[in-house]
Amino acid sequence: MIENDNSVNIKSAKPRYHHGDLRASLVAAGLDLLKSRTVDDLSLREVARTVGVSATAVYRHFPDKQALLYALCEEGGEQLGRSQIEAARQSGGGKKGFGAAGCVYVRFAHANPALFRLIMSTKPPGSLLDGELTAVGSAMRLLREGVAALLPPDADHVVRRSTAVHAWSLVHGLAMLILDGQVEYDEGMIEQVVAGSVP
Amino acid sequence: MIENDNSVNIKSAKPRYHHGDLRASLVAAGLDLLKSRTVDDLSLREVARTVGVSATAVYRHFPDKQALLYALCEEGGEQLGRSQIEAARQSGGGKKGFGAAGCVYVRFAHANPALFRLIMSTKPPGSLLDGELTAVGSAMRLLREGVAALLPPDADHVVRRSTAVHAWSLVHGLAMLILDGQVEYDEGMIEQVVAGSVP
DNA sequence: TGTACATCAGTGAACGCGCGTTCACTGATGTAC
DNA sequence: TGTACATCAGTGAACGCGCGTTCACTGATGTAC
Repeated sequence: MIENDNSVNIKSAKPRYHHGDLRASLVAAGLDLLKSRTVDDLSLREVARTVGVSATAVYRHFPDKQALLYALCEEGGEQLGRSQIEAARQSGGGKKGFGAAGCVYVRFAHANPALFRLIMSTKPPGSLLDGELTAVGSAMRLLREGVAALLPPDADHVVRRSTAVHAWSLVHGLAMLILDGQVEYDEGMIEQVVAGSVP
Repeated sequence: MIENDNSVNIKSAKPRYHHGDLRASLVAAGLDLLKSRTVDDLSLREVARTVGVSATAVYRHFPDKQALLYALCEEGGEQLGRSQIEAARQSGGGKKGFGAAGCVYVRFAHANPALFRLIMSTKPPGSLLDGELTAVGSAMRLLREGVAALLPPDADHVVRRSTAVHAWSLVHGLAMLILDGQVEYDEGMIEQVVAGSVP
């Protein structure tokens, strides 16, 4: 008599990412869904559905959909920043580390297209002056530090700034062209192009 | 007696872009709306509303919404291509012309954010092999010709290609960073950065 | 010139859809005495 | 140990919304004889 065996809860045939911390599960599911969806195609209801929870449960943890998107953006930005720092460290810093961080930037974009776009297009909810605290802000700090370390110490402010924008533009443009399918993903090409971003 | 004066049709208080060629009016209205809207926020109904026509009238000229978007993309791509060619010509071609076309690329993106994104992210309805016929395809041909003209004539295929990707990435990245508000729009900065894209 | 008919651009009502969000609720868990 | 109560995470029905698209239609314009 199968129906009498209630020592095991069978009804969870639908996938359940959720074990304990629903907020974390929602964020994880959101990041996962963004691998195969546009940000605009990601609905609050779908995230909830994926976790195996009612749509309204989300409102226990986020005031609205926008807040959930901010959380995804924040988590994604931290992942990107950590990967870059790690790559730069492993390559021994300097010019090689700077280039390695650039390659990681492009690879991250390729692996997380929608998340990458979300990170780049999201203005933080607080003041824009808190730039340092945002995902993009922390990646930018890394960039500025790298530029500062590679330029001669007497380089003036304008040169520093335009060097940083140059390097960022190059790597960002390659990433975006790959995401939009205008340039084929190719590790060799990435390394070659990114090498041109090192001051 | 105002209501008896029917020699003039008064009821067109709502704006009417539409005079004759509805298809052209729809495209014009769509391009205009894209200056203040995301592509995802542009609805077929709104375009029709703007022109002053019922939503269903659109289906006389386009099989569905996607076809309307393709038309916007095509028109936008042609505008971009023409501007670039014109700028290159006026600058006398060569290195200066190449740089001028790059600046136009960034300025166009800044002036038409959503349209620029649409152009770059749209895969043409036909075969991808028809690349030359697409909006991006024609901009790309200009780019390749420019690179070919500036490189030494014996440069091999790999160098040509990576030079082209390098130049495009740089300009495209700057454009996207400006659109996303990560880099401030600044003519001086544009010229300085774009200069770095000339082989 | 008049009449009958075909063509065709545009109309307005209606459809089903999935969405974000609200609401009153339930049932499990912790706490005070 | 038992009882009364508060807290709180999650539920399911319901809302209004604007959307893309369909449908049968109208009324103006052109064409054949």
